[in-house]
Amino acid sequence: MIDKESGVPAYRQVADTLRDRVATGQYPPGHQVPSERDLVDEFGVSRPTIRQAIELLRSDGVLVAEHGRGIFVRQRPTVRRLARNRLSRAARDAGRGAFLADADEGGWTPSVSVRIRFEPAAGRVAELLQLAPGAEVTIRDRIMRADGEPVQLAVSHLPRELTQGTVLEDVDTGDGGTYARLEEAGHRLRFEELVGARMPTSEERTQLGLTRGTPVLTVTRVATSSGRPVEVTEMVMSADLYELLYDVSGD
Amino acid sequence: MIDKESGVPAYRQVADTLRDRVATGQYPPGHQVPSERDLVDEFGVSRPTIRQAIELLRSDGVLVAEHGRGIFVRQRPTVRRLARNRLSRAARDAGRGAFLADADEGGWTPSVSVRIRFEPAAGRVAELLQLAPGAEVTIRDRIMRADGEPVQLAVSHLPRELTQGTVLEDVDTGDGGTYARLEEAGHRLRFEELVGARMPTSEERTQLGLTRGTPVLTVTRVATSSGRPVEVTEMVMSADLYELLYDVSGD
DNA sequence: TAGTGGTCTAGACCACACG
DNA sequence: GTGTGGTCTAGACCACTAT
Repeated sequence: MIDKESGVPAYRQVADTLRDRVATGQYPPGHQVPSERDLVDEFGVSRPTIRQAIELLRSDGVLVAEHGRGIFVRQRPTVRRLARNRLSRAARDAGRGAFLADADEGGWTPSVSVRIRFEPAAGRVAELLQLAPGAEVTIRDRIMRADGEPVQLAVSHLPRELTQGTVLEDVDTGDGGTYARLEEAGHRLRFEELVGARMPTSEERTQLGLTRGTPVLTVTRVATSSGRPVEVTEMVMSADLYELLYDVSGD
Repeated sequence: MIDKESGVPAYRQVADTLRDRVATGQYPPGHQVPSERDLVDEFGVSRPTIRQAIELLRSDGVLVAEHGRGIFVRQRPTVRRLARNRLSRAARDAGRGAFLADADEGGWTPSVSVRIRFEPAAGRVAELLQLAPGAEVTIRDRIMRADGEPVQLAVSHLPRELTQGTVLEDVDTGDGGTYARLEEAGHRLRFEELVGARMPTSEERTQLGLTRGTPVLTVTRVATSSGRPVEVTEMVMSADLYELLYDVSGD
């Protein structure tokens, strides 16, 4: 099974063969791959070499290993499609945040924990908010859960000056959330979102319960009021669970 | 340096220590990490254990190894910010595709290779185009390059019925591209984009020249004309290189 | 030529899942 | 208990980069 003359490393040949079996459906999603010791026999290489091949496929998100049980072809959960244009004023006036609206549509039970803190502005957020470094910022740190499982992290930043003495420094900001309160205060909000992806930090991996080989989607949302940025939210979610839908029609 | 009693595997302790040195800036981007043999001495574990730690950090995109040279803290290239709302009719009328517009703005030289083929509709694309399986589809397969480097893959699908006898079956579709031609044919286009991320396939990794630990952003764009989908484009790009900017203001 | 990462082996023992 | 993946070792040799 392994061609020693080809110049292709043995572990790569093993990985490619297994990858192929997954791609062609010979090993369908959820299927248990032969054990490492069986693969040793099949390919005629040592166990570390087999493990190296499997490591590769795990970090590529093709296989998952379960200690004591076996190695399985990764099963993708069904994605939640998030319609980002729900941020529009019309939807907000209906009195609910985007996360809650998605929840009934998807048929899951949402819950959110919030922590509030105040810090001097720094780094990218200070830049996006166009604040002098050191200006105080109100930070709303949230973990969103679907049926109890953490699925999304979100950290919002507002200039403290805008939140002082308002419910924006409380845990519960009321119907329609932060944006509804800002509009009541006379702001006409516009939104931009900056979407990227990367591998999670080890902290994010723990918080979101991610397996090896799963990247995260990052969304940075900037709310501006007559050209002045008033809020920046940084969101992190499993790329396995989410797809973001944008209406891009223009005019 | 390694706590054998803690229950945390040695390779994890090594990885965490190195990760920390990167996070705190002790090892800044581009910095050469001590060689594997030096780390063996520093941590008092075997080389395979050191390698296991480094593997982990490579698949997380923290370190990159260069054969014969050393191991380095990954240096992120500057991201190209793509303003997706450039698809709007106004921009298209100016006579250029989004990729070319981004090019001058970013100061790089764009080039595109196109391959055209015809196939029966299948899978997700057939679904998005609402075509009966087997209906013929025109496929425009593109590789976009910036200064010669492949940076983006894009595959467009149109029902063959719409392209027969038009320039949409030619390599060059003229000023404004496919969308301009469709509008000239009487379609009023609306666009939606579905954004996700995942680890690349091994083919994509080769084509885009991606290093370990770099996910790809995927964008599926659906163009509809009075509710009927007329074109689906699937784009794949390095998440290291791109950030997508959406205006989400609604009204 | 010296130093680096890349590949591979043969074996040992541990930790977990399941019948 | 048996079988699974997880951790770790000591060493060998190869392939690449730089001097």
